[in-house]
Order: sequence, then structure tokens, then C-alpha cells
Amino acid sequence: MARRASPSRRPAPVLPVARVCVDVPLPHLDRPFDYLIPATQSEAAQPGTRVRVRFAGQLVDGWLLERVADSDHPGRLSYLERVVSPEQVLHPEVLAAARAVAARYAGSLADVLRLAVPPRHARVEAEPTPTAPSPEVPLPRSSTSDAPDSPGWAAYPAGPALLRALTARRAPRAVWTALPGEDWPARFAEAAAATVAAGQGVVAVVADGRDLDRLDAALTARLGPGRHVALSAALGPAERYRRFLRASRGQVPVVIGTRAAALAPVADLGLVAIWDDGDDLHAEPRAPYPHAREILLIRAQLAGAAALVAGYTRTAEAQQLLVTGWAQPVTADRATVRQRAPRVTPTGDEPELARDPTAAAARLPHLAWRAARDALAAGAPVLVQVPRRGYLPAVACADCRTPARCPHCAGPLQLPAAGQVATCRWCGRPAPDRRCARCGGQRLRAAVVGARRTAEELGRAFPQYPVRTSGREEVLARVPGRPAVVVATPGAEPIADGGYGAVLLLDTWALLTRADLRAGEETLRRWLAAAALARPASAGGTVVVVADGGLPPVQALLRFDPGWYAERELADRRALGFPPAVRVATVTGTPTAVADLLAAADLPEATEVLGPVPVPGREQEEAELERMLLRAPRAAGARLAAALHAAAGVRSARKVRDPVRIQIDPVELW
DNA sequence: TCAATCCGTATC
DNA sequence: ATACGGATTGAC
Repeated sequence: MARRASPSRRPAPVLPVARVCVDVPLPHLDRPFDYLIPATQSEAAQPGTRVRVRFAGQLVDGWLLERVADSDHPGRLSYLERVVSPEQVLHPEVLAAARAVAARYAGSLADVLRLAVPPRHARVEAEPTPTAPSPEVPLPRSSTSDAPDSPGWAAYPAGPALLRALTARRAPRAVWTALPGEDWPARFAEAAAATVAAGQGVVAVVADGRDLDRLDAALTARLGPGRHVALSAALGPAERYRRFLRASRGQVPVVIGTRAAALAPVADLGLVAIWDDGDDLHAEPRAPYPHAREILLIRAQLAGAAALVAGYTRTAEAQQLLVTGWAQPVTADRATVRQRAPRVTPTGDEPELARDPTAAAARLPHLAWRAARDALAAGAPVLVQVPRRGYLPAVACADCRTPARCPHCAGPLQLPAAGQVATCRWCGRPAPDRRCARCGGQRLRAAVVGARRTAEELGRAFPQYPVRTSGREEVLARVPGRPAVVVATPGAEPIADGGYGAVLLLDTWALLTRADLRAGEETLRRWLAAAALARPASAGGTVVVVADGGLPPVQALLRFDPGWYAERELADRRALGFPPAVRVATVTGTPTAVADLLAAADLPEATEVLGPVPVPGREQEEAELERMLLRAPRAAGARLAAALHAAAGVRSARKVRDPVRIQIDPVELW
């Protein structure tokens, strides 16, 4: 009666059962399935390998999570079809983190593993191992010294202690607010070197390729060649897998990269680090939409590793780490900040037409024009930051321009049409009688993004200097320390040799009134990133921000005090019920699908359900989508995610129609 | 009484 | 998803 199961196949003599995570996207199949390991494959079938298995009649990819002696499954087990490769690319520490990430974000393990391990490239896997420097080779700088060689960290009272703690494997956790002009890649490299000197591995994540290049260079300078790899989506599949393998095989102690590197393997993880955690590039756009910072913090927590959350600014999430005592601040004292910071001046946005025809030509406020002119005359380059197009129009108080919020749930308001009553984008309630929280005004105006100032206009204002642009199409990494006008969009500001003489922050109105919860924080982040490239005030460095000096982000910029702003921001979010003070989930889909899912969800008691609201900007979709917003106390966050994942499972087990998208603490909340 | 079909359920 | 089983319904 030998049917399909070939009689020649017999189970492996030891630990014959493989627990396998099958690579299918259905949430109700998000658990391991047991398979028999054929004796012939026993050697190859190690935990962390890729396998092929027959599942529901078809061949699918899977991950061999672990080997056990026997199975709880009451039915008959199938054999593994084959072990794709003996390479153990899924490390136990990464698996544990991936499980926690899936749970945190109401997602499936298979989805997270797809983000964690790049696609296999068989030819690369077969390549002979490149000769790696022996681990016995000492670091270029003294790695045996108890006090690490890094004067740069001495500018921060807690800095040297941070490095000592890394060297001593005490797993320090820090929120580092970098000084203006700080050479952060060098500081990151020093922290990495201290960890490596202690015999541990490092994973560091940055937002984009430009930051990655800088960190790459700093690590090469500090650690020497061949001690780290840089992973990014921009690499081809072969090179990406080649570098991943070097990390996975323990040939390098340090991995740096963009967000997908947050789950990269290193031996004995000692430090996770993220630069500029407020950049929205750190948010993964694929399910389950995890944020690189959260992934890294989960890893640090589970592995007992150190953590470094860093930037010129401080996010509300970083502030939350400080408030809960999970991490300690690494911040310079005020005297040092004053010494390093440029002079910052706010100005109104009315160009003084009569006084200055050239300024008017560029639609530049007089003060901004004068700062630029003086810096150019002094032989320094000038940076002009202009926002990119394409922000959602918001509604703001017509008198003081404070973004208008719903009196019921504090969501942002929208004006369906001129003259109509404003309604909330979150809960859908009309808000006919609301008053501005700041000034009490009742009139509203739509905050329309102004016309973009072009480089040509600035060229007309400063005809004798070259004008260069850095933006979406072409991003400049560096400009020489000579007079020139550099026009850049946020995130594309080149570094200037010797620093910029003046930095002009224009069209700030568009940034500040974005219809987004994070508008203020994001504005300050972009300003500080640009202002940090200016010379110190003592060397003539000036920043002119075209905005009302009374606005909190402007205040924070004037004082160069992102910590103050973060405290305020977190307090606001607590008062309004936003992350990270609370846990939020959004559920998006067709009205019936969303209602179905929520009906099936066993939500924690304290969950507040807001909505539904129509989802904007999806004109072509055949079915109209809507979104519900759920919020729960942080303590109930795990239960909220579990309830939504389970409900998605119940739904997907029944009918496959009408997918719903579940996002936990989405970066964009409007 | 049997067979074609429908629905629900498990997928190891 | 897809494959299977048990229930259901229609025709002989």
C-alpha cells in the first residue's frame, strides 16, 4: 500500500521533526507546521535554513525554525520536499526579534521574515569565501585601552561614560541629541568600535543612501576595511545577498544599512543604533509596516544589547524612552550648545518690496536676503531650504494659523468645500462651533501650499554667484566652501566644507500646517538638520527662519533645544491621545470589510473606537475605502495588536475577498 | 438510492 | 489560495 510516500524515505534518526514557518501571507496560517525530515537531509536541515514543503497540495517556501523529537500534530506528517540550501541565514536572535515585531505590529511572522532575509542568490552563496581579516588582528586604534579614544564624545557630559559602558558590555541605552555641526558618523563609528573592542556586534540604521555613505566612510576610517558591511535596497540582488552572507557568516562584526538592515544578523549583538529616527523613511511601507527604531529597540531588549537613538532632533518616541527611564539622555550642556550653534533669527514672510527690488525678485524677506548677501560676501556658501510639493491641505485658524483640531477626538479638521462646516478626518463629526485652542478665533482658512520658489528666482537675486540645486532628481553630498547659493529640499541638503555662512528656511508655512500629527516635530527635524550644517555664530553662521517666532518649533530652533520641544510634544500627545503616549491602530478597507473585522475582534476593554472616515486620495479605486482608528493605553497595546491579528485570521479563514490593512502606530496620522 | 454540487474547514 | 469531506439537493 505504498502510495505517494516513497518507501525509500525514512525520518532522520535524531530530532526528525522540523517546525516550519510556511511563506504564505494568510494570517490564520501564522503558526509553525511540522514536517518529517528525511534521513538523507538530516545534516542539511538545520534551524534557520530555507526549505520547500508541500502545503495544502502545493509547493511553498518555508523556514526551518527548529528541530524537535516529536510533533503535537495528531495527523500524519509530510516530509520536507527539500532543504533549499544548508546556509543558516535565519539566526535565532533575529527569529526571536521577528516574532516580537510581528506581535507588536499585528502581522505574520512570514511577512516579517520576508523583510529580514534578502532573496537567496545561489551563485553568490557558492562563491569562495573572500579572505576576511582575522579576528585576531587588533583594531587600528587602541582597542585594549579602558578609556576609548574619542574626544568627540567628550562634548557631552554622559558621552565618555556611554563609551566605557559599551566597552564593558554593560548594555547602555541612550537617546543622543547631537550638537549642531556634529560629525555624527564619526561618533557612531566610535560607539561601534567600542562595542567591537568588547567582542560584540553592531547593527546601525540610517534613513537614506547619503547618510549610509557617510557612515560607511567613517567606519572604514575607524575600523579599517573589511570590518563592516553596508546593506541597502539600492544594491543589486547579488551584491545585497553577498554582503548579507558576510554578516550572517560572522565575517564582519558591524552591519549598517537602511531600514531593512534593522533585522540583519550579527554574532553576539552588543549595540543597535539609529540615526535620525524621525525620518519617515524609517517606516517600512510593506506589511506589517514596522518602524526601524521599534525593531531595533525590540532587538536590544531581547538580546540585552545597548541602544543608541540619535539625531539632531529628538522625537516624541525618543522622549518617551527617557520618560519611562528605559534610556538615558546624552546631551550637551547649554554653554556648549551656544558655542556650537549658529545665530537663529525669525522673520515675517512679507518681502519688503519698496526697500529692496532684488529681494523682491526672489520673494525673499529682507532679513533673509541680507543674511545671504553677507555670507556670500564673506566667502561662504548659503543654503536655502525649500519644502517639496505635495502636502495635504489642512485647515488652520485664520487668525493665528494654529492647525484646527476636532473638539471631540483631537483629529485634524477638513473643509469639504468653501463655506461648508469643517469636519473631522478621524471621527467624521462636524465641528460647527469650535474655537481655536490658542487664540479663541472661530474663523478657519485652508492652508494652501504656496508657490515653490525656484532656483532661477534666487539666481536673479544673486546674479554674481553660482546657484546649485539638490533635490529629488539629483542629490549633492558635498559642496565646496566657496560662495554659492545651494537650494535644497529637506533631506537633500549637502554638507558644506567649513559650514554654511547662512541657512535660509523658506516657505515654512507649508511645513507647519501639514495635515499631519507630526507636522511640528517634522518641521523642527528638517530645520535642525539644515541649521546643523551652518557655521557656529562665532564664525558668523546665521540661520533665518521665515516663521512666527512664537510658534513652538520656531522657539526650539531659536534656542537649539530639541529636548524642550520633545517634552512639550510628548505632553501634547498625551493630552490629545496620540502615539507614543497611547497605542493606535488603523483599520482600512471597504466599509463592510472594516465592520466585519471589528465585529470579529475581541478588543481590549479600554479601546476607543473612532470613525469611520473615508480614505482620501484613492479616486480610481473601484470600491470606496474607509478607515477606523482604534486607540488603547500602551499597556493594552499588545492585546490590541493580538486581537486585530486574530480577527484578520478569522476573516481570512472564511473568505478572501476584501482585504483590510491593519497598521499599528502608523507614522502618518491625519 | 445515488451522484453532482455546495459549503465549510484545514492546510503538518 | 486549494483540496477535501460532509451535507444537501435533484433525478432516477
